[in-house]
Formats: sequence, C-alpha cells, structure tokens
Amino acid sequence: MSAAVASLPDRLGGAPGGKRSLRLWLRLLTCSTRIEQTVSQRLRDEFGSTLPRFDMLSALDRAGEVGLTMGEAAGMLMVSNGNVTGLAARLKADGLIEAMAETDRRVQRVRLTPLGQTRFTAMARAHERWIEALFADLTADEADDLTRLLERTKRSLHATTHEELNG
Amino acid sequence: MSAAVASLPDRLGGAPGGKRSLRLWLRLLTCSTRIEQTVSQRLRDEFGSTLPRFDMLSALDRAGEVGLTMGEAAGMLMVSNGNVTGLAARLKADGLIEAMAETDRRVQRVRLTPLGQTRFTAMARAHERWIEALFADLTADEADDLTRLLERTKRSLHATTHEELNG
DNA sequence: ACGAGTTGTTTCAAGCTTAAAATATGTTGT
DNA sequence: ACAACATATTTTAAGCTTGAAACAACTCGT
Repeated sequence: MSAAVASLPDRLGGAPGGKRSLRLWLRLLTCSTRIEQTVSQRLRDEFGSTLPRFDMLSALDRAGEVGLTMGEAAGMLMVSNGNVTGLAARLKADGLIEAMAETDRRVQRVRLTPLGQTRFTAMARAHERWIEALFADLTADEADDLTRLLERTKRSLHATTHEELNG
Repeated sequence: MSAAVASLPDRLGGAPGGKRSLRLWLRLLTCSTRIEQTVSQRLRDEFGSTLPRFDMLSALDRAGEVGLTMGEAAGMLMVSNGNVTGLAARLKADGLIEAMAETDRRVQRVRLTPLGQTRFTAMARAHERWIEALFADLTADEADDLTRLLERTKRSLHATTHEELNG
C-alpha cells in the first residue's frame, strides 16, 4: 500500500511515452490503494481481521480439502515464503487453519479448520458487497472494458518482468 | 502490497454484480502489486532505496522550496502521520532532507537537501523509464482509455468512501 | 551408502504501516 | 490570564513484508 506522487510537471497531450505511462500508473496506484485501505479498515472494524489474513484464508478456501503448502500459498498471494510462515502461524493461533500430514517432511501443508471456513465465508460475503459498492458508479460495460484493459496490462507487465520474489 | 485471491468460483457471464466487480478488483490489484514489486526491487538494486522513500522525495520535489509539513506529506502519500514521522527520520539520517524553520512550533516542515534533489532526479529518471517499459505493450489509445476508466473508478470510490486515515 | 546438489521452509534483522495514546503547542471565549 | 478546546506531531505496540542466511529433508549419481 504505497502511494507514489511521481513528478508529473508538464504537458500530457502528445507523446505516448514516459509521462503518459507515469500518469496511468499513478491512477492505477491511487485506485488500488484506496480500495485496499477501505477493505482493510472494514475487515478490522467488522471482523477484527486483516487483508493479508483474508487473502490467505481465501487461497485456502479455493484450495479446498487438499489445502496448500507454504510455497503454493506464497505463490498465490505473490509474497515471500517467510511472509507466509508468519501469516500461517498467526492464523493457526487463531484456530482458523491447521496443519496436515505430509510424507515429504520438508513440506508444511495447511487447510482451513471448520471455524476458519465459517469465518471466511462470512468475511467473503461482506467483502463482495464492499467491492461491488466501490465500483457501483461504473456501468457493466465500463467494468468489462476496464477488466479487459487490465488483462492486457497484466500481459504487458509479464512480458517485461521475470524477477523472482524469494532471495 | 497485498494480493487478494478472493474466491471467484462460478459463472461470470451475466450479472453486473458482485462477481464481476470482484474479478475487476482482482485484476487491478494484480497489476498494481506486480508493478510495485518491480519498481521496489529496482529501487533497491540500483539505488539502495525503497518505494516509500522515493514517494516521499517525490512529494518534496513537487513541493519545491517551501517544502512540506508532516501532515501535508501524509496527505499526499495517503499514509498515516506516524508513518511520515519515521520516513522523515530515515531520510534525514541519509542526508536527503532537512528541517526548515517554522513559526508555529507544532509544525515540522522539511524540504530536499541538494543531495536529496540530486538523488531524486536520478531515481525519477530511471523510474520513468521502468514504468514506460512496463506499459510498453499497450497502444497510446489503450493507455488513454485505461487512464480515463481509472479516473471514473477513482470518482466511484470517492463517492463510496469517506473514511479518515488517522485515529 | 554416501556425498553433492536441490528443494521447501524457517529464522533473522531491518524497514514499513497502522491505530491509539501521549505530547506539545496554538486558539478562543470569558 | 486562564481554562477549554483544537491542531500537529510523535510515540508505542503490534502486525506485515522483504532478502538473505540458516536449516532440514529429499534426490541423484556413483
């Protein structure tokens, strides 16, 4: 959740170049940050939870019975392995997730507990309502256009970046 | 930098409702996170700096001679006041910013040092190139469409949220 | 079997971030 | 002047995040 205030001093009419991209990035970041802050605050106020915790529960909900290893979870959440270690420890302490048996003893696999499932379902319902409300002023067409353009953007980013997260 | 993996289990064809918004939010977050991670990594590798530091320097660059108070900086960066206190302390220790005199002794006003200005200029140049490259696969029209839609989104968010950050 | 290399995870130190409480200073009404 | 209130900032405790180093367990070639 970082908000760049990159310097955009000048004209923006013509060139498809740097300033144009900078302005686009600034808008993208502003929207993203604002939504994160809103969701984060409501998660705290209404559920005493956080966005990282919610994201982790969400990934585990998708995974179902088989759960996720630490590495798989890190990949889905786009965070470092060490991060997931701490997150999992806190969620375990809350009783929302539990460890599973694994033959490969290096692997730490976890899944939702029944309590975790219940709590996540409640949060997910509220979360969906919040997001829907935030985008409410966009028409369905605008939302679809935006989604499509972001998909194109994602591919552009993918083409330009090949970095790893861990170490 | 948090990456939601919100559950999107089902059909997505029809309704303009929750699932559609959720998918849009997910794309937005993915793009934003990916760019932040890329920029963050390069700032560290090439300048030994961080995104929050860069953002702070950027805000001060825009402010010019008169500098910014802690509160003004917090507003521009969309972070808490306490956050800016720590950031300013670190940048001061690096010799990149300095305190200014103020009649109101509650107010802490800071500006770039010459060194800070030099360093920021170098970083900003590189930053602009990185961003341009990340969006390189989009046409100028696509970039403009995206910027416009994000502007509309920003207004939609603004209409729905009135929360404060501090306190 | 055993050493070398690989893979999955955790630990660690440092920085970022927040909300809430505390501090310090300024302003206003009387 | 002074009390009450308001404003600007810092402090604090807790959580999030990372990259690098450490650790543990597995695989493979011989």
